[in-house]
Amino acid sequence: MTLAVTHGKVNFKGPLVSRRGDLNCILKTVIQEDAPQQSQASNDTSINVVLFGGLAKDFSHSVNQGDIVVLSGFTVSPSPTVRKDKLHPCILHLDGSEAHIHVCAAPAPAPAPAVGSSGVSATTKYTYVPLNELTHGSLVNVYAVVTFFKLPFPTKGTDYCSTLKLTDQSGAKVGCTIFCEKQESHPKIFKIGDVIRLHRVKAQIYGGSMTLITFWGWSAVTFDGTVGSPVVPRTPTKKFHFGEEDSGMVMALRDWAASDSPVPTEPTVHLSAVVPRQYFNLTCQLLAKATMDSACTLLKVWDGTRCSYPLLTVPVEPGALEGGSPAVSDRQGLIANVLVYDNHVDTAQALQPGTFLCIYNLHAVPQSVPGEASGGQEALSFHLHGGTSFGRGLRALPPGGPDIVELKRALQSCAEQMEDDMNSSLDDLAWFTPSEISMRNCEHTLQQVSLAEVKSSAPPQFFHVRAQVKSFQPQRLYQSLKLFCSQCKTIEEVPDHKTLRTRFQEAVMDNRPCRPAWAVSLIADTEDPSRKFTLHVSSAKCPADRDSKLIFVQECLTSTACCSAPMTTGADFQEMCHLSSDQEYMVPVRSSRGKLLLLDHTVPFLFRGKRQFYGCRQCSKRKLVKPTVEGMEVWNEKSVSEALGVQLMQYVSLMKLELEDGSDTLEVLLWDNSENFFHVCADDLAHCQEAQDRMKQVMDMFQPADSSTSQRPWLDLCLSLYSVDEDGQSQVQCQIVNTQTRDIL
DNA sequence: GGTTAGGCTTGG
Repeated sequence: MTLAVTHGKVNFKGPLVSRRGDLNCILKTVIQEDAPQQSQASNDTSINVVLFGGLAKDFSHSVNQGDIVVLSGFTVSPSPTVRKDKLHPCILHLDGSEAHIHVCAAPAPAPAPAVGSSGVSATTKYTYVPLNELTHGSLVNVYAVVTFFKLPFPTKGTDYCSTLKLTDQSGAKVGCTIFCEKQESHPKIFKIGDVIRLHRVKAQIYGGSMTLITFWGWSAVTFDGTVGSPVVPRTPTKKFHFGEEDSGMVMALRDWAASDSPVPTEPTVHLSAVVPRQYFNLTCQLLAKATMDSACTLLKVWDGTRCSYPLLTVPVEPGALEGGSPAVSDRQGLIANVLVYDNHVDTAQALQPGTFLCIYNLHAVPQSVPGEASGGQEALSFHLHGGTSFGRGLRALPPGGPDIVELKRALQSCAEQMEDDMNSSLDDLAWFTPSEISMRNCEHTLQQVSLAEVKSSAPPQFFHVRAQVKSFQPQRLYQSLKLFCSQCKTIEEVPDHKTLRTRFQEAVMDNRPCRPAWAVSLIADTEDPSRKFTLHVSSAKCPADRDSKLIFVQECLTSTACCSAPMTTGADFQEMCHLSSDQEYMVPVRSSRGKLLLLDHTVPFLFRGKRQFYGCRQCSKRKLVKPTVEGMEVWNEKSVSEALGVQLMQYVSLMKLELEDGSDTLEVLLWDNSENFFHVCADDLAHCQEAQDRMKQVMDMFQPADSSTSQRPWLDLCLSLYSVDEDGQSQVQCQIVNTQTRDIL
């Protein structure tokens, strides 16, 4: 565990123990929580701290008992001496480039010294030893290129072990053994040529050759070895120091490895280039998996290229396949059946369809096709044999790496090609690219986490997850459409047509003819001879858009009708829809005491063609004023509403999705990011069938009819966890952000 | 205050 920072008073300062040079220094100290208000100092407030290397030396020279120190970048582990010294049950280790100690002078009653002026800052400086200068028994820091690696495998002891072979500009080659209890804390090496930085590892001779082995307090960071790719440290710790000198080291090693080094270059072997009996590494996407027996799991994978040899078909029990039914595509040489054996089965089982992965030391095995005469054509099957020799194994690759970017491109163009070739339906494509259905478009370089991790995290934070849609609300998608006032943040339902008809009738009661001075008023006939409209055409014209008119529509009954029915009505909702065209903006109005009024804001205040616009009840002016067009560039719903003193409400789409990923379920909103996500303008959703259809198609894709969980596609999502105040209470909410569905519809 | 492993294939 890494904590950010703590501070305390130095209670005890042990001697500097030095064996061979600075890197071997150790110093033990005890610090006590610096809390004067605490009357009874309990033993829990004192903690053992062990410093290593240059930091121990600096501490020894510049710190005295009683000093206040601020510690950061330390690791915490159980204290082995807790029974003996009855101090805090944990011990802090300060080692590595992220470890810092800021030393203040002993607390003085006088004004506190300004931080930085009287404070002594002690920071570790790392020196890196070339691999040809290692001496037996020394503790060293090294930078090197990986020329061989085995993924972490369990030992007979307590740890996982990974075995590496390293080299650097000195030309020396040294083996390296990493022991670490947690698999995920091992250095993240994805391919030969990756660069590794190791701190505090021990050099020792074994079998006549120099080797490196992890030592207490060791740490490792790795980098992609591709020349020119961004220098991004891969580390299990979130908080991490990384300076310019590190970039320099990485780039120098990359350049050297790319030019005149003995580092074997292993270009990615695509399925199309595989030959029988070859061992190779395959970077691919998992499409489906099936358990064959307790020692064998079948993985169906593809890398977007077509194998030039016939591929062996592996029969699978019906229902045993998780992740889709790729029967058609098997015949096209696109999908490799990989049989994963023994110690690799657990890893394979844990992979989700859609995952990008690398299979190391995969064996292309030619087999005669059952049922065909001997001498007949052979077909290739792929075996990941048991054991770890030659680095055999498989691992999921994080999204965003250069290899994955290339792979995704290949998969996409392959899917497009297939669409052309076979006229395949959307269903086929949706199946082929299960994780390509959504794409993040954020700049974050976050590691993917599980939903359980998101759920247990504190806002505000962003996360990247892979998840399936378990359920969503509302089921009737048009109900997701809402009206939103950006000023007062009110959200309202969009009324249906029946409600609107009633509201129109109610809103225009007690309507009297009137002729405002700022408009030209005309009487227009309707199909019903007893009904006429008064159209008040505003003389105000938009200077830049002279053809568009703003028309106020007021319905009046004819004089005959007036006699029999003294009450008149305003514009009817259906007639408004009928009257409005794409050219004019129409505003339904009524009059009272000789003045024109807008209807109340429970109905649209503005019509244009099929589009209707609402005003916010709270934020709009109640009186209809003479429209002002000063400074107006163009008539649109925004400028018209401004001219009328109406606060325009936006159409927005609000959905609630329940996500699942095997670790947990999580309810998320699709709201701010909705238009980006569906590639649909919320405004269009209100009146355009095409837009509604598109949204439905996307949701159907997430949850195909009668689909089981395993058939649903996986989505790459960027989530924002944040808190909102509701009724004075803080609530945590989660939204899908920066994510769009691929345009495959 | 340090066991484990210490690359080196092949079957199913």
